[in-house]
Amino acid sequence: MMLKIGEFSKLSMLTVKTLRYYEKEGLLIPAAVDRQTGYRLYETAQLEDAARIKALRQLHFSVEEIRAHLSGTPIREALLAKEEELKEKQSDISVMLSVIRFLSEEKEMKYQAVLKELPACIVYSEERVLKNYGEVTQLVLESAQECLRLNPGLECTKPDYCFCEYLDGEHKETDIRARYSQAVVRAGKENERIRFRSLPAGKALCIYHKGAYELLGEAYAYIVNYAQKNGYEIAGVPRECYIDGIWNKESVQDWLTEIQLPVK
Amino acid sequence: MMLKIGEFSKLSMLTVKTLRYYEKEGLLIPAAVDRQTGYRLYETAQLEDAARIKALRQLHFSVEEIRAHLSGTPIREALLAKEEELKEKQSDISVMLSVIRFLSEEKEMKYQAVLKELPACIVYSEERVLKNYGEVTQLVLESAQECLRLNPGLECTKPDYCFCEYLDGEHKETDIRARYSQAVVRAGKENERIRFRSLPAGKALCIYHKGAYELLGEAYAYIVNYAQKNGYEIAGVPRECYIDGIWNKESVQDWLTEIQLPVK
DNA sequence: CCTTGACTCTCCCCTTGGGGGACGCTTTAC
DNA sequence: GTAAAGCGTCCCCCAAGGGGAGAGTCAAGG
Repeated sequence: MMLKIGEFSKLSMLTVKTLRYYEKEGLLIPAAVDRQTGYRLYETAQLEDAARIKALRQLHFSVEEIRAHLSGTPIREALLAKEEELKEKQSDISVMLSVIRFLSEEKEMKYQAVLKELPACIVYSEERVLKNYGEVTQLVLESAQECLRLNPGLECTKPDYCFCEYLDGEHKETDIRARYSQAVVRAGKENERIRFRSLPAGKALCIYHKGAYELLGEAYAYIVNYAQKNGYEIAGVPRECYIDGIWNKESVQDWLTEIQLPVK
Repeated sequence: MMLKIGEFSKLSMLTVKTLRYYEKEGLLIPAAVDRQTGYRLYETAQLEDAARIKALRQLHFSVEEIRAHLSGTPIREALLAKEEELKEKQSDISVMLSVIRFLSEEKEMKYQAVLKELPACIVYSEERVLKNYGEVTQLVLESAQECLRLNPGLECTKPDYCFCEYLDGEHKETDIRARYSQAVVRAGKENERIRFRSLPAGKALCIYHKGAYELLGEAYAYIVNYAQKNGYEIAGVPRECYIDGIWNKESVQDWLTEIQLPVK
């Protein structure tokens, strides 16, 4: 009692296309092929094999994994690995759902938070206590001067990557501990002001802020809130990265700054 | 200050390939193209667009959905739809994880439970109270005889689909209410024994049982346990479908029966 | 005997979101 | 001057089949 592919398809609930594909992939070879017509002929006993394959596919095992299993590889470890994989997928989806619900509650969607993988880099840094935020400009300029004086010909990365961090745990309007950093291609000489650091690669939640620096507070508040509400673990102080500013854009509206909040 | 694709790639954390692909798909068109060299030139302001796209991609929006959003389609409904989609995915994964843990606890993996979509069909049925399970054979044979006597030339489906259901809520060894059904291409005349029914399409958990009918109880126990442990809602009594049996296989070991448990 | 419709065969192109690589032209650095 | 990146286009590749073309096969009806 041999079954033609259409009949076997109905019994196994696999499409004809799928059965032909599984034959090509070596998962389920028809018991016989009619010499004359080339018709595939299946036995009812093969329904069991079809069910096994279908069961594994329903658990999102790939054709290759199933082939390995059918060739005798035990399935225990495959099950464990698949469990890990699915758990990871599930937690990814949890984050996405959380983000979607977070976004749904917003009115204007001013910011687009993005998870970026920051590459490792080498920076020089200068740390200073500022009287007010206006002094950041001085810090930036004087750090660059001092570093170049100390290391003539030192090259910055291209494109530029430079940022400020505010090292106080809280927001302050005066006596602000700030650190300016700029990425360079290799380390150089240090002194009591300039230090070189190797920043490790890592993930960061990033948003862009467009416009004057006075409004940056909003962006900071947003990204920290975003991280907390969506289950990210904050792994450092935010970096305030200067992209467009007074040095290349006339209009304050065109200034562009990125806030990068390191997370795990 | 225009950026070449490589620089823009580093700032946006999108690969060069991806940027070229997004241009082709109309998501992110470079602000300018050098007439001489064909080099793409991006503006820093486009980093915002890149971030928006990247954010949506991280929420698993497709390129087409993002394109719709960028062309002005509001994103609210898209967010809601995506939330539903992700919730569904998550519950699918929950079931898979449950099944994997269920399987991991087993020793021999004798059965492969598969979720099948059963198509709608028309059957004739006869119901009867049996003294014992051995009388099933009589029920099958006599129902077929009676139905054909009543409806000469009535066609059964190809391939055959026939099954028994045991209608008592509990397991019994005597006075068993059983119903035999066989799929036909269209309904016919009825009498006090033979009734025609239209079975709706629906999902069912299915396993194959190989061998003598005495051991079918094990398969029943397995499939019901499987359904309960993995969160399926049972939607009817199991169907015992006869595929191979005494009518076409000599050896009892080759008899093949499928148990189909309707679920939602 | 012919036809018609339902199956089946093989072969080829299509899907998503890019990745890899070949080959040729520019730009940049030493 | 030259070598190494960087950039351009063009083509093929992935997973798991789906869709369809063109041709052969089978069973039933007229």
